Amino acid sequence: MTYSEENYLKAIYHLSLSQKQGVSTNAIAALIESKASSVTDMIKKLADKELVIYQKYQGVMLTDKGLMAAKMIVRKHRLWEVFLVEKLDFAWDEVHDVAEELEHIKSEKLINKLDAFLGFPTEDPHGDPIPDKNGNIIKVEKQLLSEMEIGQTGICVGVKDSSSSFLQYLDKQQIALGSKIKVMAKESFDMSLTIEVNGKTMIISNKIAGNLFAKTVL
Amino acid sequence: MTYSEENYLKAIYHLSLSQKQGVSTNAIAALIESKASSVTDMIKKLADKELVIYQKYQGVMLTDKGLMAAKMIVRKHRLWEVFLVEKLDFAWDEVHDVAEELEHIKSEKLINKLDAFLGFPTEDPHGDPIPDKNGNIIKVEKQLLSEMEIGQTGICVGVKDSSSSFLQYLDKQQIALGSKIKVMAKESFDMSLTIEVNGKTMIISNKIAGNLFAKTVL
DNA sequence: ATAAAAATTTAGGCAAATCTAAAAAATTAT
DNA sequence: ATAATTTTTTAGATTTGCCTAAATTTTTAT
Repeated sequence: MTYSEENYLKAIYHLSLSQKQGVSTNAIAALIESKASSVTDMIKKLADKELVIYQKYQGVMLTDKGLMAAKMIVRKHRLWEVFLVEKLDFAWDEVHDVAEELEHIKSEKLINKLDAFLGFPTEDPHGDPIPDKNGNIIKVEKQLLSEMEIGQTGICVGVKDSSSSFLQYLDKQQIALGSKIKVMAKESFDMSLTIEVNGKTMIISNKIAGNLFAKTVL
Repeated sequence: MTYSEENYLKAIYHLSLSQKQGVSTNAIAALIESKASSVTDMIKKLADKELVIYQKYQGVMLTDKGLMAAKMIVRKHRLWEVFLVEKLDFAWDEVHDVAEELEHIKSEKLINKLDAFLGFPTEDPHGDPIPDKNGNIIKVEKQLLSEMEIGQTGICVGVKDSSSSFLQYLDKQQIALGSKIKVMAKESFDMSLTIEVNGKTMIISNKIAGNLFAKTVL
């Protein structure tokens, strides 16, 4: 499998998580930052290899084989992110691009030994799940902070947006995975939230709250 | 710099270590397992980028810029090998192919943090020197076992051939980096050596002795 | 010194992955 | 229902890295 094929599979995988239907050519092109015509070409190749099911004009879906391949790429990406943060002291906003390269290294032995070295982590530094060697994913019930009720308390367990600017904002506000957050009030005009974190009270916009995952605690 | 350009630079670097002259097209083709015509193409591209000096029919030499680039690739390769052996418990005969891929990951931060994580090693698992971040290499005086005098004792500090079959042979004979080896006798007919390692006496062929580096001790 | 052999380069082509522009199909809006 | 818009595909071109085969240069041997 080529570098490029792997990137397409991964893109289709990510897009198919938030959709029941086939994934559209344009959506793939947008995510991968290429052109629709390039996507059509590649999709045909993936279909020939039985990694996706493709019917002209109908979008594309992963086969079982394609799904497993995609999960293995995601597995590698996220394990390398854990390595970079836990072992090499990278900040959580610095790991994405490097992991984007590391995920293409082809060695099952390597990734399984890395997994063991890291202690078989189940989540990456952004709270996203790491598929195990068989492709199994532990699903954690979590909700967006923007969907929590006033008075509820949650533990921050992930981010939806893992862009550098968002992650650096969180660092600045001293919000990290594991932080306990209590929703104190919600402004109905702009849906901004008043929250309490680390004993401090602060106001966050609806956009921020819509990109933070929390696990509700009593 | 592309993956392929990096492989050419590395090949030219390795070949130029054992030669004062320019490196020949055919030598590169043989090492890289490609054709002379492909090498000519790539050499022209490297010359355009001022990584090598090239005159038709005269072979090729690295520029300062090319030399540094090559050393950085070798640095990455060897640091990753240390990582694989020291941290992930790979055997020394299993690391080459994986490191061949890892050496192309583009992140100075990554490699310098990896270097620190590993404790700034100066040699890889085969005894080859690891260039530091400035390209400096610590040269260790060492000689081939085949060149040692009868009665001399040495510490094994490296291998010339790092093929899997040779390394596995050494494992089987319990010869490793750090082993103390005393040359007891040399057979003039075939230049085979009688040596003493770990208290055991054994006979090794001239071919074996010609691929083992030792540092003489009193 | 010149012929034969070896090494190197050039010329022309191929496959992968991408692109632009045009054509075709599907969707939407009137 | 049909026209306008959007999406998708096709056609044809480009770039990179590689190849084979032929031409050229260099080296070796007589």
